[in-house]
Amino acid sequence: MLSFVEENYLKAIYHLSEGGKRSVNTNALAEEMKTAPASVSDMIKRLSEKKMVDYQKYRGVNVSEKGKFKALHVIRQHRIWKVFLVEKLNFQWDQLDEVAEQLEHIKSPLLLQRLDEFLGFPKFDPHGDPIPDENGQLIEKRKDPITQLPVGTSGIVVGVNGSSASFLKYLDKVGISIGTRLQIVDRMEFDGSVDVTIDGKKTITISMAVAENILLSEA
Amino acid sequence: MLSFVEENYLKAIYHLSEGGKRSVNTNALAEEMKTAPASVSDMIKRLSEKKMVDYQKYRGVNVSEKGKFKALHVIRQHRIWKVFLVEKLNFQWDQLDEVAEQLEHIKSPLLLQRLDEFLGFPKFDPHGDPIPDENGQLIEKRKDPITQLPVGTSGIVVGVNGSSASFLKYLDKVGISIGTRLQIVDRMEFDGSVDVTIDGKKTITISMAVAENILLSEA
DNA sequence: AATTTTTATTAGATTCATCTAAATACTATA
DNA sequence: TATAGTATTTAGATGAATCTAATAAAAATT
Repeated sequence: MLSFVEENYLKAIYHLSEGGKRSVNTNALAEEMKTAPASVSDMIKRLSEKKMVDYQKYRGVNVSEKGKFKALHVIRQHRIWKVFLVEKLNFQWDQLDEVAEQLEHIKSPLLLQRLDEFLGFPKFDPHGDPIPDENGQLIEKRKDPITQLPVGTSGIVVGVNGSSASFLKYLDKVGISIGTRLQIVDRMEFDGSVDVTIDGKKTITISMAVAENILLSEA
Repeated sequence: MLSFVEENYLKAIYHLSEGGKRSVNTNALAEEMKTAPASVSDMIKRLSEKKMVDYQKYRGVNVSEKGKFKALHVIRQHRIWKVFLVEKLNFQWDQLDEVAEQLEHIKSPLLLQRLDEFLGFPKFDPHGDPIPDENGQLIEKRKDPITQLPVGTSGIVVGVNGSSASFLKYLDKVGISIGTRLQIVDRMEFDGSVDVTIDGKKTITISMAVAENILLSEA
C-alpha cells in the first residue's frame, strides 16, 4: 500500500518521463513536487526498494512496470473525478485540479467502478485527456484536426489547439466543448470551411481556421 | 489546518462525549481509535495546544467550541457523501462507512457546496442521522416511531430500529426507505396496525410491530 | 586535462503519529 | 485510611516525510 505522497511522486515521475519514455532527473522532480532535491533522493530510494521505480544513483529515475501501473491507476481516478466535477457539479476548468488531486487518492475499487458507471464510462476527461482503463491501458486515440478528416467522419472533440479567450468563447457560443460529438457533413473546396453536425442536433458551418484547431477523436 | 488523524480524533471525541455533553476518558478513546492509550495522551496534548479540546491531565477530554465546530464540519461532509453514495451510486448501507471516512477529509468548500446542491440539500443521511448545516447547527429533529404519532401526521422516514435482514427486505419490498414521505391515514384500534400513504402514491397497511420500528420526523 | 559549475547524494535534524515499557495518579475496597 | 487495582501519563524508540548544510559525482568550460 502506497502513501498519498508516494503516489504523487509516482504520478510526477510518470508524467515527466512522458509515460516512461525517458528518465527523470532529480531537480526536475524536485521542482515538480515543490520540494528539495534531497527529499527527492530520499523518496526515490524508498520507491526503489518497493520496486516502483528503476533507479541508479546519479542516473535518473523512471517508473517500473509495477510503478507505471500504479501511476496509471491514480491518473484514472484523477480523470474520472474530473469528469464528475465538471459534468455533475459544474466546476470550471481552473477549479478542477486542486480538488481532483485530493480525490484521486481515495482507496475504494467499488467507488471508482460505480462512479465510472454513473458517468457513463467516459473515455476522456474534461481537458480531452484519455482515461486509462482498469488494466492501465491508455487507448491513445489519434487526435486529428477537422481539416484532416474526410467528409462523413464522426468523432468526439477531445481537445483544441491554442486557447485564446475569444476562440473558447466562440466554441462555447456555438455549443462545442470537450466531449461534444461532431459529424463532418460537408466541406467547401473553395475556402476549406466545413459543415458539422453538433451532437446530432444542429448543423453549423465553421471556417477552416476554426476547423484546423478543433481536434477530433474518431469514435 | 488539521491533519486527517487529528480530524478523526476530534470526531471520535465529539461522538463519545455525545456532542460535548460528558468528558471522554483515555481508554475509551483509545479503543474507539484502535490505538494505544499512550498514543491518545500524545494526541490529546497536541489537540489541546491547538485549542481544539479542553483537557486537564487525568480528568478526561472534551471538544472545545472550536473543536466542536470542526467535528461537526467533518460529520457534515461524512453524511453528505453518504447521501451521494447511496442515492447516486447505489451503495449498500454496509459499504458506506469505509468510503465516507475517506471522503469526509477532502478539503474543498466549493466541492462540498456543489455536492450539497447536487443532492438537493439533504437534511438527513441514509442512516437517518441529521446533517449539520454550514454553521455547525444540528437541527435535532425528534424521531418518533409511527406508533406514537397521531393519525393525520405526515413525515419523513429518518431511521429504523433494529436492522434484521428480513425487516429491511420487507421495507424495501413495500417501497419504504430513508427519506420516504409517509402519511398516517388510519389506525386500527384492535391490533394497532396502521394505514400509511407512501410518497403520496399508494396506501398500505403495516402491522404494529413494523410501525413501532419505523422512525418518522415530522416535516 | 584540469578546473569550474551544476547536479545529486549523504549526514544530521525536525515533526507527526505511532509503539512498548515504566512511572505516576486516581479510585475502590478491605 | 492504607493498599490493591485500574487508568493515565511520561520516557524513549521507530518510521515516514521533510528540511538545511555538507559532500561527492557528473558535465561543461577553459
